[in-house]
Amino acid sequence: MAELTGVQKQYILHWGEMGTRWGINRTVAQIHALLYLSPKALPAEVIAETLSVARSNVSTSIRELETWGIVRAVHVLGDRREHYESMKDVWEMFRLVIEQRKRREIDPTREILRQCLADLDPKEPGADYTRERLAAMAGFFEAVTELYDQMKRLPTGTVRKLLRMGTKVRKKAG
Amino acid sequence: MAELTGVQKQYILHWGEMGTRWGINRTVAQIHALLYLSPKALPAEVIAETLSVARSNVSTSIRELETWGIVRAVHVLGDRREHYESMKDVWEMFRLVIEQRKRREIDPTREILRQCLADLDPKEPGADYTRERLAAMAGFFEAVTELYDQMKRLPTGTVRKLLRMGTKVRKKAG
DNA sequence: TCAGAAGTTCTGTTTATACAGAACGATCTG
DNA sequence: CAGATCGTTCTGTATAAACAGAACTTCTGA
Repeated sequence: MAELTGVQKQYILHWGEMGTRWGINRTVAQIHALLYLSPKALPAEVIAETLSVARSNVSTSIRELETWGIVRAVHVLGDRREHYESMKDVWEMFRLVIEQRKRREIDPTREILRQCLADLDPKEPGADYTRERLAAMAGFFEAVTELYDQMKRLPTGTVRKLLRMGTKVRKKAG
Repeated sequence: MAELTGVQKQYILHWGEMGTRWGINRTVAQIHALLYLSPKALPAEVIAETLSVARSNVSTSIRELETWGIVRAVHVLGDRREHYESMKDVWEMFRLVIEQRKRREIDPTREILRQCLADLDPKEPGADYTRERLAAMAGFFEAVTELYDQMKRLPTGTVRKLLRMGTKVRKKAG
């Protein structure tokens, strides 16, 4: 994995761009892409060289990926350096990311909406309209949370299976 | 809607922050929040004053919201100015945003993955492993697309209803 | 046709973030 | 224990995005 093939480069660059569009640092996303494609764990130095970024940058980026829980350090016999590897189960990876983004963004938003509804002063002009709008938005976020919880209940792989079933049925019917 | 109440301010500020976390410009998100809460359409000038941003900023932000399809200009009798109003149906709003983000980000990613798989040179060392990983990722994106398509087929409101049913059943069983 | 109001586009500045490189600290080896 | 290696943290710089204000265009009514 010292030198990248054209295909690997393309994937890594695209992944980096996608990251930026979803509020994830480009280098973080690129490192993840590199580790995801790598058959073996890589030390920080190799990552830095391969992607042409500073070691310090790799250090902080790796830490972020570790907090997401999708990259971890492993040790190689006879090597002092930490080697980093990415989780390979794509579904589990996204599950982890979604779970945490829900916790960091959806949950606080629900909280704010509840707070706003509680703080609404009925004597304020237009309070009824504001309440109506806030309640609609709150309802949406509650529903999303509900959907998320129900998905979470399903055993691993069930979503995939349901999806495949749906596809077959549609193909048969179509 | 000239002066904001505390609750309105809180909602608008939070919405702006959430926007930035998902790759949406803060001002754009704030303007949307303001229009969403507003019982009547507002001219650019009022928006600028209420949020303390430049008119030019409002102009470009409104344009972006219009391309998302969640804000539109309306005309008020006896007033030359354009007045802007937000869509109020929360589900439909998110549907529009998701549809477009899928088109702008998911679809191109699927395309890149297909391209990468096609470009893979089997003679390259480690090509098998790379193929395996790319295929797994591609499979995930295909499944997401599939899920999206099936959701799209359902008539409006069905997701909501299914969700409510699920909730009832769970509450009964719990 | 001219004043001014509304809206857009352009330009320069500001700001936040990403990043490199240096400095530091810790750990291992000979 | 000295030197080297590895990783983290700190500091200043670079960069890209957001933004304000000016300049410009278009429209309208007197």
